[in-house]
Amino acid sequence: MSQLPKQSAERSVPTSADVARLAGVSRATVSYVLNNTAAVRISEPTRRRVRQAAEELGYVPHAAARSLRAGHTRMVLLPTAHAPVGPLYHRFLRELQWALRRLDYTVVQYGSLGLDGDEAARAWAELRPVAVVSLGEVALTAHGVDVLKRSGAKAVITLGPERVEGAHSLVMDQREIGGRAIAHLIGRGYRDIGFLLPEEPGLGLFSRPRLEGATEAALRAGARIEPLPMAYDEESAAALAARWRGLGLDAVYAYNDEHAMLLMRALQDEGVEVPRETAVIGADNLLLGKLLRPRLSTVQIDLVAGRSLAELVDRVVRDPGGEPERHDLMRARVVHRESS
Amino acid sequence: MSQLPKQSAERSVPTSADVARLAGVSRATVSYVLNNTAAVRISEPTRRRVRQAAEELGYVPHAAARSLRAGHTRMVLLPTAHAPVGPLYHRFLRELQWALRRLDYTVVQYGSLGLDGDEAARAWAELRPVAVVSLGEVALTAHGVDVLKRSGAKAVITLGPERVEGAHSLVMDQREIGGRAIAHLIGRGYRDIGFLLPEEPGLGLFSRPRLEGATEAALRAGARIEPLPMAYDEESAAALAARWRGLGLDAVYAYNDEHAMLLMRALQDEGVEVPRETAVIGADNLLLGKLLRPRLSTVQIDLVAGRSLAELVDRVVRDPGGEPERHDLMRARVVHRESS
DNA sequence: TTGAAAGCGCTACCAG
DNA sequence: CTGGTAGCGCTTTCAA
Repeated sequence: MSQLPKQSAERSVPTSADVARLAGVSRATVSYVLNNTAAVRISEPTRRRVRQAAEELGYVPHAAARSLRAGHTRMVLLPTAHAPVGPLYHRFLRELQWALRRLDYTVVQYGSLGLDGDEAARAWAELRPVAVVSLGEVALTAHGVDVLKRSGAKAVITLGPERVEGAHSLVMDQREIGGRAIAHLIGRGYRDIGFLLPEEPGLGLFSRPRLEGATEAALRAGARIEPLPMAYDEESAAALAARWRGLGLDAVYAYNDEHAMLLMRALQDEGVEVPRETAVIGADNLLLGKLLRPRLSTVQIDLVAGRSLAELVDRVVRDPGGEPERHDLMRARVVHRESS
Repeated sequence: MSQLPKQSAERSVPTSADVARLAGVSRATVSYVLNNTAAVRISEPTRRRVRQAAEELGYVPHAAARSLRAGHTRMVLLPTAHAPVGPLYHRFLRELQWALRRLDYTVVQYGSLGLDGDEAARAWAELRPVAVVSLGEVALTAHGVDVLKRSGAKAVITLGPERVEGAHSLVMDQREIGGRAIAHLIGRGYRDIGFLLPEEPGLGLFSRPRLEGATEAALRAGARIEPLPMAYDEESAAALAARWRGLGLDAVYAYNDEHAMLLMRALQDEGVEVPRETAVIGADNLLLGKLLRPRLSTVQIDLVAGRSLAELVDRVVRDPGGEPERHDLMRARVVHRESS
């Protein structure tokens, strides 16, 4: 007030006090009007003046101030994936966000690239989210969960291959995927089975449990599982294909459809016939599998609907004491086509 | 204090005052110690006591309170994509986040699914981000930009096909992609060229400018461009392929490699030979293009490094008055293989 | 029907 | 070297 603004751009952001001043009312009244507070009656002319003033100033409430006052937020924090994720996962995430928004939560994805589990948990806790839904990208520890809970998070939900102590863990058992694929191959008479293990580090969380499941299934049937590390590029695939015949395998589970496509092409270029010499099965049931020749057998993965997870989040937020619920998060079944 | 806590879980979240009490110092001292404030000297024993107390209570600072006090945040808000995005985009986003974090920003992705441009801008403004980097998923208007700026955002940067008034727009000219593809086909002697237009709504922002660019290139050379709407599924592709010969086309640009693969398969199933009867070119230079037979020609798109965009964000935040800089955000070049 | 004022958690100024 | 304290923007009692 005492001196003229240096810049037009320097004008400070309007607060509810500014709105009150312009409308000629108190800040309390502004709050009542803009929040449609039911417990109090404000005359229509006053309401109009307030809204008008807010509009004129371009007033936008300050979320931090509001939640500071309220003592809690409606923020649900979703740690962002590091690894490239497929369309399945993408759709699930979109559904989840949409459903949470409908339940009046503010959904925020927080990239925690380069932070370890406990650092990440601390960073998240600073934002005081009311819920955290961790989809397995960050290895949340019992300690991390505790930090979040102590910072006021009502719900800490993890989806992943393993339980996390203290969290409301929904175990997404990736072992089933590997198990189904191998059982299918065994059922069709294959006995020496390769397991394509992607070398990308971010995928370990998914591929290792699948390998476990595969190994168990093979063990039960007396079949052999051979882990085959391979990077997602042509050279690596070609190198693997070149030594293929020496491996003595009659089938391979290729982690997912994209890896399967890569390997299948390399095998074909090497003159290995699919499925006569070697059967191939992928996972994820991507469209591309149907376009390949031979058409690619695959493991179809059905994720829980984002909507029902959103409802679970809401339930846990409202009653944090409730018993952890068991959920079937994932269902896997084989789609048999021509490659196996 | 007056009554015993109802639940062990009900214990409230520790504040810096709690830490101060436990350490036997003032809140100011706690703040100095935990923030390593250089301007003030605190004795080593005191520091230790404070840190010890903070540790013991599991104290985590309250970001909202801090930024309220500070009058600004270090939050960079990235609106989340609605449409399924390719690996290119994913990598770019990851790089950008990583680089911003290194510059000490808190990066947050905010899904604005189902909000229009102005609603979204308001929702973002409530969080008082210091910068917003909109990658074209939400149609930000001049008004939306104004709302953000008035709420204190120093940098509003849009990457997209079109300039946005008031924002620091980096025009990512998707027309070049369509243009290059068509120029390539024309250079190889094709004159009647289809333009595969994906029907997914989220892709319109990308496909329309590409069509424009394609049309311009065709016009210059006296070639014909035929827009061909197609959904990303087998039925739609088969339907298009079934009427292919009636269209009188000798080449087609298929939006991206995945659509190209889908269409190429449908054409082959219909007995249309590629490239003899119809040449095909995609875009994005995905690995799968190299695996197809014939190998797929494509438009390789080089996005600006996430790192340099992060540096731009930082520069604009520090000097919001600076002149908008021109940037080459994207470079496109044709990779010729066998399908064209 | 409206206004005054307290206080959420934090930091930075100014005293001691 | 440390503590008291004002105040960021907001909501919500309580009083007028």
